[in-house]
This record gives sequence, C-alpha cells and structure tokens, in this order.
Amino acid sequence: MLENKSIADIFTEIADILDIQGENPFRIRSYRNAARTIGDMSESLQDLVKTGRNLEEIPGIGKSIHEKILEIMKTGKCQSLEELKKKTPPGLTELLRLEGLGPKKVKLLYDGLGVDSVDRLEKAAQAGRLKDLSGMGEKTEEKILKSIEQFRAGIGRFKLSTGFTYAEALGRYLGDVPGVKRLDPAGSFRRRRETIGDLDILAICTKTSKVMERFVAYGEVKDVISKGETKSSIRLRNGLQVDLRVLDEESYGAALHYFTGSKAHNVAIRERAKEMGLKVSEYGVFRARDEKRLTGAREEDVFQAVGLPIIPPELREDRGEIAAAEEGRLPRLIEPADIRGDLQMHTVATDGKSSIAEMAQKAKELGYSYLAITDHSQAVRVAGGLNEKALAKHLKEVEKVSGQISGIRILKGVEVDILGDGTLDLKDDILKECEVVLGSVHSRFNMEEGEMTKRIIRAIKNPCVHILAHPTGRLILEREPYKVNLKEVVQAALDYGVVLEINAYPDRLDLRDVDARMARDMGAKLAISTDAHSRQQLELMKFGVFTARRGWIEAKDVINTYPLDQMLNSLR
DNA sequence: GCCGTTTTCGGCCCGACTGTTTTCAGTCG
Ligand SMILES: Nc1nc2c(ncn2[C@H]2C[C@H](O)[C@@H](COP(=O)(O)OP(=O)(O)OP(=O)(O)O)O2)c(=O)[nH]1
Ligand SMILES: [Mg+2]
Ligand SMILES: [Mg+2]
Ligand SMILES: [Zn+2]
Repeated sequence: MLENKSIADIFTEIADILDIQGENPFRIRSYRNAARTIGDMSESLQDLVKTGRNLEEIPGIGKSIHEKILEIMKTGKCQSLEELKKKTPPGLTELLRLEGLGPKKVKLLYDGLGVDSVDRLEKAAQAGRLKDLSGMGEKTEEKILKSIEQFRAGIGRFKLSTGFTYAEALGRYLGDVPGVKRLDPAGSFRRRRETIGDLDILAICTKTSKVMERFVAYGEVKDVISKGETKSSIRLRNGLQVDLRVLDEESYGAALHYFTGSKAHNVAIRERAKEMGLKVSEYGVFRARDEKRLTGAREEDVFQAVGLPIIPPELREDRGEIAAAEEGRLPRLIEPADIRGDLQMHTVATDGKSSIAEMAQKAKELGYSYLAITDHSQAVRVAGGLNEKALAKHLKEVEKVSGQISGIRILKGVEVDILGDGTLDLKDDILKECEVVLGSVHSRFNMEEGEMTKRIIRAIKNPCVHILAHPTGRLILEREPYKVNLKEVVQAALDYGVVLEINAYPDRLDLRDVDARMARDMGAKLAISTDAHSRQQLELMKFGVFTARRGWIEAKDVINTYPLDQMLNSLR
C-alpha cells in the first residue's frame, strides 16, 4: 500500500532539486503545494484512484503531477526524479534542512568544494575552506557549524500542549515589559495545529518599548538567531525556536492575520486582494495604485476589505475556507462551552489516579451534566484492566457514588479492548450493563491494513459497542497510526450507528483534524473525550475541541454537546 | 506546474534580517 506521505516526499524532493538547480520558482512552488496537499489529506490517493476519482479535481494537482502520481503507483518510482538525481546528488537536499542554508548556497558549496553531505560540510567548515567561496565569510562559516549542531540534535516539532507551557511563560515575562499593549501567540499555535514547529508571538507596543531587548535576554535563551527592529528569533535551551514580531497598534489586525497564517492561506488572501486592486501585508490593507492605507486595525477589517467574513484561525490552512467564506458556507464551529460531558476516563480501578467521586466532582466543577467512567478491560494488563467480575463490582461502585453525588450523572461505562480477531475482551452480558461502551485497539498494531480494517469493523458490528475510541491508535511524534482504511471504518460506523471519538489527550488527538473532517463530511457523529487518567486531566477537553474545530466540526456533530437524554438516545 | 465570472497565456504575496554585496542576494517569516 502506497501511502500519501511517500508520494508527497517524492514531490518535495523534486522541488528541492529543482530549487538547487535554480529552476523556475513557480514551478517549484507547484510541486511544494502538491506535496503539502497530498500530505495533509485524510484519504489515500491510491484509494481515490481505485474508486475512479479524478485527481485533477484536487486543487494544486494538474495534468503533469497527476501523471506522475499514477506513474509512482504503477512503478514505485518517478522517472523525472531519477533523471534529476543524476545531475544533483541526493545528499544535497539534506543540506537544505540546515538553518540558513538555502538552494543557492548549497549549489555554491557543491560546485565550489564538492560538498554533498552534512559531514563533508562540517569538515570543510572546520578546515576554513568555506571562506574561499565568493559570498561566504567568517560568520557564515560559524553559523553553518552551529546549524549542523542544531541539525544533529534532531529537534523536530513540539506538541501543541508543550507550546501552551512556553507561550504562557513567555507571555508572563513579556507582559511585564513597559510599553507592551498587546501580546498574542500566533502561527500554528493560534491555529491549534497538533504540533508546532516554533512559537510565534505578536507584540503591539509603544515606539520606545524595550520589548526586543527583553525578549533576547529571556532566561531560557540558548541562541539569538536574529534580532532586528520589528522581528527577532531566539532558540530556547530545549531547542524550541520563538519568533517575536513587533508592530504598531494601527496594524494590529493585519499583523495578527499575517502572523497567524498559514502561509498558504496568506498567499491566497493576498492574491485575492491583488485581483481586487488591493495589497495586503502585515502593515495593513492598501490601495495598490497609490499605496494609500485603507484599514488593518482589526483582523475582521482585513477580511472585510477582501469581501469575506472573518475566518476562524483553525480553518486558515487553504483547505477551502476562502471559498466557503465567500459562499457563506463557513461552519459554526464547536466551542469549549458547548461541551456537556466527558465520555472517556479512567479511575484508580485501573490505571487512573483519581477515584470515581473525584472525577465526578471535577466534572461538576467544569459545568458538565454527565460523565462516563470507562476503565480498561482485562486484556490491557499494563493498565490493570478489569475482567467481567471486577467490572461488575466496579459498576456497582459507580452506581453507589452516583447516588451520593447530586447535580451530575455518572454513567456506567467501560473501554473494552478489541482483540486481534475483532471480538471483544468482555462478554456481551456485562457490556449490556454499561450505559457507555467504548471499543478500542491496544495491541497487535502491526497488522496489514485489510486485516486491521476487518478487525475494527467486526467490533463495530457488535451491537454492544457505542463509540470507537482513539480510532487510529497513533501517539503524536511517537507512534504512527496503525494501518487501517479509515474511510471504510467510518462507513461501517455510519451503517451500524457507532460514534467516532476525537480523543482529546494531547499526545493522541485521534481522530486527527483532517480525519474528523472526513468523518463529518460522511455524516458520522463524533464524541470528544479526554481519556483522563486523573481529575486534572479532565481539563484537557480543550485540545479535543481545537482538533474538532480544525476539522470544521459543529456542536451538532458532537454527541457530548447534547443534553443527557439526547446523548444517550444517540447511542445505538 | 497550476490556474481561469475579466484570461487557455501570462501571471504567480510581501516584507525583515544578515552578511560582505559597494547596492543587494539569499534566506526566512
Ligand atoms: N505572507 C506570508 N506569510 C508567511 C510566510 N511564511 C510564514 N508566514 C506567516 C504565516 C505563518 O503562519 C507565520 C509564522 O510562520 P512559521 O514559519 O512559524 O509557520 P507556522 O507557525 O504556520 O508553522 P510551524 O508550526 O511554525 O511550522 O508567518 C510567507 O512566505 N508569506
Ligand atoms: Mg510557527
Ligand atoms: Mg515562526
Ligand atoms: Zn485507550
């Protein structure tokens, strides 16, 4: 099975090589756009082709790239990439990953010194040979050695939840600086992507404010990457890069729009503005013909200037949000306040840290009207999962505590393991005692796609299962999802009335944004659940809501926004 | 290479910071 990512990687490599060869930048951009689109898709291209879909309907995929995709599917290779690799050694694209090294310098290093790998680059820099090249000097050499160190540290992206920790700390630090009027985290953090490549912060302040000085003097700083009047970048000790952009109050809206991105969204908005005789930048919206400033103090002013309603940050990925805005089809996105209950959590009965009563108390504090206690079943040994007898006793306990706590309904539940053959880990008799039954996979992740799909669909067919929990089993930055045909799973869930979970735990976020969007488009119902293992973790619900919002999901798509009776009725 | 309620050709976002460039290219946001 050919994964989208493998195809996307091929187009990225073509783009990188063309870049080094100094090819037409727009042609290169087309390959990069296609790679991004393909890499971001929920459905597999191979499945789309099998079902006869015309790939050229996908924005950014035209005749040439379509043909290449088919060629890759057929032969596993792309001949034009093979040709390109004959002229430009593959090691050069690795050099592009180094900070501060772009296509022009990589070409110079190769042509001038034969540098075709990071190791060789390091040797050349250490020997002081880089200075021999025109356009390279002492400082470039130093910077390159630093970049190599950074590259070798292998620091990639960070979880969104980590971003919150650092954004809050930096917010407190910079918030105290005199002259700072506004401080907004922007970039992928504000769009609530599941991971962030860096932290982008917008500051609005008075002309005399020392905010830049204070920023680069932050205690956690390891390196100052660059420092200017309006823009600086630092690297923290843990490897996280932080970018600070400073602008005047009159530019606040345009600046926030620019710095929130995404890049593709910005480009699309700016193209649209251009067609309208306008120019959009981080400074504001201008009339193209005479550069007269028209607006830009508020974010909605920017959208209004280009004839659109404001688009929520989570949707700004150039995935159809501009067309939807134009046609008045933007979803009314779910909000944290819509959530009325939490349908997955664990207690001390298995691997949780809090009691049933503590969970219920916390849920009450969060303003919920219900919660489901869903401890593990016996097959999940590491978690101390319950067998039929232990679960029966546990359910009695839930009932008892429920009677003792007023103002919130505690539902009897279980997270029953889906065994390797798709049968469930507990007998139907006991499952029927539960008001909420989650089914999920915790073992044998390495199955073939077909086998895994069958396994999960078999579980869906069991009438006891209400919700399919963490449907793809991934752990962000740690474990890839197991191979499964999600579209078939969603279809089965629809056919049998099973709800799909968006697991809100920040390491999971499963279904992920684009998968949840596909499920919603197919008509599936969702449940956003924290999978809390302590009462504090019930607060993680917001991460699930972020993911849902990124999936264009509305409150009506999510069963735990419903009042108790309606929620229970929506279970099969 | 992709795209099109002005186009099937001719455009394709816009600006900040760095270094060695004596006037701006390269890289990045
Ligand atoms: N107009 C325009 N804006 C850009 C460009 N590159 C970046 N931006 C804006 C939009 C981005 O969201 C924002 C921050 O840049 P980043 O490189 O940090 O990207 P972002 O935070 O979206 O993703 P990340 O998780 O950091 O990889 O700056 C660009 O080429 N053009
Ligand atoms: Mg960023
Ligand atoms: Mg950034
Ligand atoms: Zn689980």
